[in-house]
Amino acid sequence: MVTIATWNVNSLRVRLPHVLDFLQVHQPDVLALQETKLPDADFPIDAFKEIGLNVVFSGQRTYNGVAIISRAKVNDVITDFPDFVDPQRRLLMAVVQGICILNIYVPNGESVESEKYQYKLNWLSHLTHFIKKQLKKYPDLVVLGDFNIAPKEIDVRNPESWEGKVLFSQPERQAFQALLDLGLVDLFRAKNPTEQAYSWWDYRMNAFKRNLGLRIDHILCSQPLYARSKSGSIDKAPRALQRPSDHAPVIAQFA
DNA sequence: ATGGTTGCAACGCAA
Repeated sequence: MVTIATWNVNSLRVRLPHVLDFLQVHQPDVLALQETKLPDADFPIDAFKEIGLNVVFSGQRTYNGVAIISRAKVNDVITDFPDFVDPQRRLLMAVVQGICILNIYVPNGESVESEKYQYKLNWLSHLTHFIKKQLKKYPDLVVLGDFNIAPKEIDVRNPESWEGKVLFSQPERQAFQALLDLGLVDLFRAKNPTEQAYSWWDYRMNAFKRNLGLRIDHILCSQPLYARSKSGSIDKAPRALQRPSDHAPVIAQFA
């Protein structure tokens, strides 16, 4: 069994104890992190090395930052799109046990009127092009992370109030569909066709207690991996801890 | 009700 997970930790400095607990409980082969908010010089390599895990990361101060924690050795690391210069550290690709792991932190977009929204759509367009090329090289491929897109109405607690808003606007949902059109499968939805489950709840307004959430963190897998897939799930437990990340981990299991 | 909470880092910005 191969277990692959993703989690937006919203500061690895603050959430390191939660991450170590998660690794202990789930023993994933790969854990992709987003929003580490750490420059590479400050990454807590030893905390993972001590428990026998490998790490690669692409970080920056204060914002963004992605990392891959892995039981097996990590090869062929890429931190940038080949044709798009982006100072924001949002992409980290690596190959683990022959599986291409593409860890992404998609721009939030702020609001549909903002420049950041255009940056988000542009970023997604480059991502789609990049994945298309990687799929030819790596038949076993997962794209996972914080997509900042809820694909369907079922993925939003109050779809009426979110219609047209950032995270649920039609252009974003179309960009998500374009990823599926590459042949990728939204594993959580494929395994749980009617389950209303969320991966992010705003810190404000008691959103978690009221379950006012969105499913914006995803694990997409290529067809050969989908054929091996056993489950896709969201672990809500860490969101209920003291001083939690606002996101919950998403977990995939493969034979 | 156009709010509210968190993290970073410096009292604003991003989410």
